[in-house]
Amino acid sequence: MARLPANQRRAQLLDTAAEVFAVRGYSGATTAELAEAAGVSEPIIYRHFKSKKDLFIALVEQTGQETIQAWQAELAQTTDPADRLARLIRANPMLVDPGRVRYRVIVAAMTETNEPEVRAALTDHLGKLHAFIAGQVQRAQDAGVVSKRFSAELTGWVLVQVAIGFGALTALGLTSHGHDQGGITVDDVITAVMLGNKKN
Amino acid sequence: MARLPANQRRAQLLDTAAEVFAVRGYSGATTAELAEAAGVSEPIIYRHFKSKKDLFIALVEQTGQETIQAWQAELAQTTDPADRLARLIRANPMLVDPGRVRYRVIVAAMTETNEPEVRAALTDHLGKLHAFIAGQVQRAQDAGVVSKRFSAELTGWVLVQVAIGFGALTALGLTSHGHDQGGITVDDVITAVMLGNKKN
DNA sequence: CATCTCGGTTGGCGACCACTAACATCAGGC
DNA sequence: GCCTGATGTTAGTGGTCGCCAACCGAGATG
Repeated sequence: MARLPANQRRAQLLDTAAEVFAVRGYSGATTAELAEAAGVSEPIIYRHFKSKKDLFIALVEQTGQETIQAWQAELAQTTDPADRLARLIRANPMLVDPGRVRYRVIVAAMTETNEPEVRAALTDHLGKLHAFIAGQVQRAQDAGVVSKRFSAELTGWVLVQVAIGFGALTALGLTSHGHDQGGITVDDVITAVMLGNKKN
Repeated sequence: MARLPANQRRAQLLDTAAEVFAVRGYSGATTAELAEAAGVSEPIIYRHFKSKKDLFIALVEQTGQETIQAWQAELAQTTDPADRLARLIRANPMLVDPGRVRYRVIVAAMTETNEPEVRAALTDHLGKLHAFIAGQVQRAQDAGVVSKRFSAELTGWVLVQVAIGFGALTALGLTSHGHDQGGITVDDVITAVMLGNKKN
């Protein structure tokens, strides 16, 4: 309705599309819904993105960049490898806004679509995420605060797997899977297993 | 094409539908594809299931029963709690046929659909899976082979999360996330963390 | 004021979706 | 050998999908 310069409209479309994709999935979301969520008519979408798929891929790429940036900002606050790893786990983008909504989108798309371009965007994104995490694990291992029993590479993948699984269960609407009756969280478990010490 | 008694046709439909749903997702799969995969025409589906959703829910429920049965058969081979837990982890239905295909279906549906009946079926399924796993963890804790530091409940959820995350990454087509260059697998990591001892 | 650019809308396209009415055909009991 | 019921097919239905051609109007520029 209201007029917006192209770059702002594009950003807004990505923002509102994230909410819609998170709730309805990639193929479940219709272009009519995407337009309505942004408060514009359908052809506006096609002025900024050449297709629904194109919009989705742009969303995945933006999410990837924002996630890495958020992590880097969090880790910039300390140089202690153990603290950095603990912060990495606690700044899980599955848990903390604004990644939470975005990652439901990514988790949905991972399993749902077999369009080659979408898969390529997701594979690329997860590869970068893993590389970042594995790098921090390696650093913590070199500093001697994490056991070298398993490679940083494999440990990184397990951490990614837990995060994706957590996101998928949350997307389903399960509420009991992130903590137990004593208020201990999954993050506590992971941190303790990795660093071998108690928090709280 | 060839005539089949109703119960066999129904079983075959569930079987072939699993493959289609695994590749295309729930809303991505069309009834035409489901029919073609079974080698029959579309109306046959509606003779055995009242809707596509109904067929899908039946598939989820059957998968749940088969998974629990497969685990029980595996665990029946030993009474040692540590060995039982190790077997549970290694008989991960994400890894072992025939669960592998089925679980790609379930992982996809978890994030994709917001149809209440489908979500209810999935929530129920995952609840049963978790209860089974948490029960084995509890048993291992009582026997003293697993630390009591974290509740069996929470530990069970983390195991479910790893399994779901593993399934999602596998569904994406990633091949490098299950093991490192030394041939150590995610299962090895989980088993070692839980039981604290080395295998192989 | 005339013009032109840019961000918006209406209306509708061809394709495909889940689902169905009506009809065909085979197997077995009599 | 005919009837009957279960298993199959053909040929659609109305509805919805992603996408687009054509047009509209505000406001900056001269």
